[in-house]
Amino acid sequence: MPEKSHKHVTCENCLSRQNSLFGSFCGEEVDLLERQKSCSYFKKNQPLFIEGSAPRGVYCINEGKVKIFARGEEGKEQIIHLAAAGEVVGFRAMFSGEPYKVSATTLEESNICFIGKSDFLDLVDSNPTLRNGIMKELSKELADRATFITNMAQKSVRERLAFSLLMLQDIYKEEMINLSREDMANFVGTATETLIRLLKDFKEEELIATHARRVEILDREGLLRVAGN
Amino acid sequence: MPEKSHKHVTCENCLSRQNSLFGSFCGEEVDLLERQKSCSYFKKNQPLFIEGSAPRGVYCINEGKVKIFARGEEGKEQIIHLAAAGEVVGFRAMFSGEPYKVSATTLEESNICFIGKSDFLDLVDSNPTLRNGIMKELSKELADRATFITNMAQKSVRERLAFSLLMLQDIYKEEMINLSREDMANFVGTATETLIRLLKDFKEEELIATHARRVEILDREGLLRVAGN
DNA sequence: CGAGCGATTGAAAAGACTCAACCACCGTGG
DNA sequence: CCACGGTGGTTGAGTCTTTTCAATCGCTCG
Repeated sequence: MPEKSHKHVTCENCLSRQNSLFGSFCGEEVDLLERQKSCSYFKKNQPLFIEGSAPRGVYCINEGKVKIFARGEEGKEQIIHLAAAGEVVGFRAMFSGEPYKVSATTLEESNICFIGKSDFLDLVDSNPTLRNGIMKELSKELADRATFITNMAQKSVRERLAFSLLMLQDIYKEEMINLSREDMANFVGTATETLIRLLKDFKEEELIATHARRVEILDREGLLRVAGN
Repeated sequence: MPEKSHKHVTCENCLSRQNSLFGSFCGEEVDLLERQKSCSYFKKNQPLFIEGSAPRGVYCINEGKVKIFARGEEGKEQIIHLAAAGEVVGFRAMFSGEPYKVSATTLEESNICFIGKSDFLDLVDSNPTLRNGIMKELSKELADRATFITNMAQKSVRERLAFSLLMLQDIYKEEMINLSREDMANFVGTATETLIRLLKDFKEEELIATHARRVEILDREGLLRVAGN
């Protein structure tokens, strides 16, 4: 019983587009985008692209969520970023001229549109607003990753988990956080067992509640305090 | 007895420029750059810009080295990047429209040129090659940071140190690595004491040698093996 | 020559990880 | 309808890494 099924949304009516890189598009531009994109339904845990492959285009998330991750030596995933509706994924490697250094996989059923590399690059070339949006996005992400690195290096797992839960809540919006313990651990950067133990601690401290695998935030302030942020 | 003193190098003759973002510039473009830049001498440990301030322009390193770092909760530095001659520093925040999220400070005496914000942005607007170079640079850096995050999250301090020493050697080229133990620890992401103990281990394993604070790499292969990369 | 900072060492404690086992839920096939 | 198998979640115990704190050393700068 998939809640989401294959739908063909036009770019014009796409709510996700409003907040995306293409938010500034209007009239003719939207039509062009509409003609160039193809829309697909992705099952849960389906890869969009994988580390080492050459970029073929960009993915615009209409509905659903995607994890972006790298693999360490032992093959353990490290989730670098979680992308939700409205985000455009996979465009970074288009500019570096190198193969993907990360992989992207859906976390739930998703509707995702695809725009081919040359079409996308043409858009970027001809549209200064889009270009500036991309440069801004790249720069912001760079700053985010500086913070990410600092947190990894200096915070305890407990602090990182509190911080991560707050980030996750922002991504899941009204919904409850719904991630496998392993994915959550790979986001926080810890072992699954450690993550579970800390979730239990947080439950006991009434910072969160769990409903099966889903996690409900009870005390934002408290978590913020634990995160030391 | 400063080995480096204030010199005014013209962009045209600047060897560092060749490898920099401005490497593609020729004739008239170089002249324009020359007119817009101002060149200054920086003492050791002198800040170029600090976290929280608004970007005023970009810094092109002619001679010397610069650390880019963020500060964690307790004010502890985390070095995100080390920049050497030829690198242009501080342009990321120019596009994000936000204040700097990181600080930059010289690690040694340096000669560094400055280009004001509006001049730089004009250059970017009018020069597609520069623009593409920047987008490429931003994307590559983003990929590097994904690896950085993964290393932080999954590698032991010992592994990270081995890896870091190899990176440092690339930055210091022919010279020996010359960093305070604290800076080195802040790059690796560990406590100074731990760093010192591990350096001692590496010495005993004849992977490195030390000459006062300077570190000499004796066995690249060995370090690579320790780094597990 | 003394002050002070950076480098180094020691000892103890804390935080996290690993490994192993167990549980709980879910869909399948009989 | 229920037993079965499998995956993901949870718990316990022990170990190892890393940090912390305190103290010492050594050198450079005034």
